[in-house]
Amino acid sequence: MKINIKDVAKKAGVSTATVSRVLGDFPGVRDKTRKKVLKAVTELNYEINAVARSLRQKKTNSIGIIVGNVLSQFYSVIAKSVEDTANKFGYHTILCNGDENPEKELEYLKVLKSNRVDGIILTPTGKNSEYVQHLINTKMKVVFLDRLIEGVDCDAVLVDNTNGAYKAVKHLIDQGYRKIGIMDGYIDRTTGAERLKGYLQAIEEAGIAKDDSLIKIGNFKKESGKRLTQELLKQSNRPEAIFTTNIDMSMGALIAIKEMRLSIPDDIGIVCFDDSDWASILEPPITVIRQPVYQLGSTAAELLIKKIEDEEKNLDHKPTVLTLSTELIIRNSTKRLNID
Amino acid sequence: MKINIKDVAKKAGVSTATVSRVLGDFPGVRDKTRKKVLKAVTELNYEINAVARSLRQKKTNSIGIIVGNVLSQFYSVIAKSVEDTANKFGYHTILCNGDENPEKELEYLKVLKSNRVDGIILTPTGKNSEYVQHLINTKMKVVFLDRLIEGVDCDAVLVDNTNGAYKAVKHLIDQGYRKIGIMDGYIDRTTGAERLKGYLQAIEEAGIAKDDSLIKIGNFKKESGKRLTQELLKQSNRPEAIFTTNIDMSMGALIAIKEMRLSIPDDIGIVCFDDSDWASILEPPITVIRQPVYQLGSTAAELLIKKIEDEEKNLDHKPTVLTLSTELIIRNSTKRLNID
DNA sequence: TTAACAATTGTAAACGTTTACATTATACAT
DNA sequence: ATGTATAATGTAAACGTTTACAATTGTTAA
Repeated sequence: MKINIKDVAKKAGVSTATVSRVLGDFPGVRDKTRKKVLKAVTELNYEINAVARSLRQKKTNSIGIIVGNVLSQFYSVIAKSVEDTANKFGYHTILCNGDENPEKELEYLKVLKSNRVDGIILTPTGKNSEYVQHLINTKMKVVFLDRLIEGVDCDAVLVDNTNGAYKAVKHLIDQGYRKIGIMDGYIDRTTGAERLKGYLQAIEEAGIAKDDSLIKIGNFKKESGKRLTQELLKQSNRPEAIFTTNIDMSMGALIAIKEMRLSIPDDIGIVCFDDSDWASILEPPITVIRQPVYQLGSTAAELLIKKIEDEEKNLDHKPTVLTLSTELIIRNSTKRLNID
Repeated sequence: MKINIKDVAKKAGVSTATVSRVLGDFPGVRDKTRKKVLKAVTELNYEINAVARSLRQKKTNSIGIIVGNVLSQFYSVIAKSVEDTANKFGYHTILCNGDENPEKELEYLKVLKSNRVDGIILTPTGKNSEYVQHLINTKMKVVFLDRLIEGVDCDAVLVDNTNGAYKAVKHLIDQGYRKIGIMDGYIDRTTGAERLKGYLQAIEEAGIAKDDSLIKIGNFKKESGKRLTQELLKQSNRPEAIFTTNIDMSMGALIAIKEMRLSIPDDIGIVCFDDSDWASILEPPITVIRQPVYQLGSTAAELLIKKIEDEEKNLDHKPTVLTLSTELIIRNSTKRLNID
């Protein structure tokens, strides 16, 4: 037998409206009445039904987040930072694993809409632009994280991928490497495209000819990183160094290198997009481009919540795109001993 | 202007009941009628309001999961496996980061209850036993994952920690290590307590005296792993090997060892509870106890959903406790070269 | 054709809140 | 004591579905 607000009202000898006012912390309730109500609440062990409240208020105090791949450390940190931030503002989060799969993404977008979340943080695959546009048109609050959908005008929090990739490859060149391979993820995601762009910029600037056999395209996951590294290192024109474009592919690359018993940085130099704990305890420690991952998530969440609450106050909110910058952390995986 | 079921009913020329029947895939709707309704649905771009549905049905098709620490790779995998499994059965998940903090845990339990999730998967801190008992008494479906609360009779999916720890320490002993340290997490969590128990069993069996200065207790997080390792390795009776009891503390330990420029396994042997990608590419690769992490999550989710659906069918369900076993993966971090 | 039954559809209440509006109680000035 | 303004509380509708039950339509057999 579930207790509801009527039971509380009866026990406290007041109306449901008054109970609701006490529960919602509204002003204009006499202190004596408030106490009576709270007494009844504790005596009955009453717990408000958030579903009913959401229906009536047309507000769920929840936000959805669809990440690219929940197994990736990058997205764990995103999940944590979004959740921390949401909680701070009184929201809870529904985490969905898009798995870099456009169909799963679409499915989740529909579920989140149907569940009337107050807003969505999305790491878009880029493939569902019409539905995302429909969401935005129907006033769903959306913030893109890490990636964009071209042609959809929407708030976003991004990282300066082109510059990050440029810095990584430039560093390799400065260390004397010339034949530099890149292992990229989907190049139809903005992240993949921009990181490739930075790579091309750096080699062009150094007067190095683009060599397509050194450019490998995968799917941002560990297995493809491993497989492509094997390809790259077994082919006749093996690169002297590689640039891997996300943390999971980096792990795959390192596994492949280890299995082939090649030594870093002499046989092969490596610089990775994304820092992690293990990068610094490997032998040698790995040079990386560090992204402000936590900040990426917390900024997106803040932006989304601001957007939601602006709307509630009838303020208008124009789409904001924020781009955070990256940092090159030089370690020994790019230090050519024979050159020093 | 939001479209609701009445708009669809009007457009299709039927009653809301009929629309509801079509949407819910109930039998007993003439095919012609069904088509009319579906036509109206697509024409109006109608999307059902899951909040209203949940209120009426007293069922949200969602489950909550409270994990110990979402930043830990262990729990990322748990989150993914629970989500995969829940989706397979038509549920979505609300992920909450308990952060090994009993107050956050309590807060989340209340939020989940208030939001009327159909069930909860909980990695308990052990501190909120009365509230958890209250949940169970009020028919909330709960499954414990990885850890237990003593005295609370509830379904659970666990790992054989004692045996895992025993195998790890036994292996060290077999390799000739005698002075063996342990870096444990909270020993008031069952995981911490049982792993300590396995350690003690192994050394006792080998006739090694228990030495309290070799037993360090932390909080299962990386920082404490690092700090305690430093303590352990700087004290006068430095151990010859250490057993770390979870993945985050292991990372902390490895960072400390690296910073102190000690060499594994000669200066110090190490075996870790939990496997990971980086464990096998470190130099030397790390010997670990591997837990069936994905299976832990998927089993818990299946159990929870079974419990939920048994109740719906008025079957009774008696609490089940499943214990999965671990595997010792021997690598070189425990291979004493000077002994071979 | 009609009775009897089954299949289909409709009506209206219910789920548990919040909130616009109405009502009543209180405080204060006269 | 009375009127007026204000504070406190109550009433009932609304949020958008599902579902028990009633009503209607269709089908079959006599």
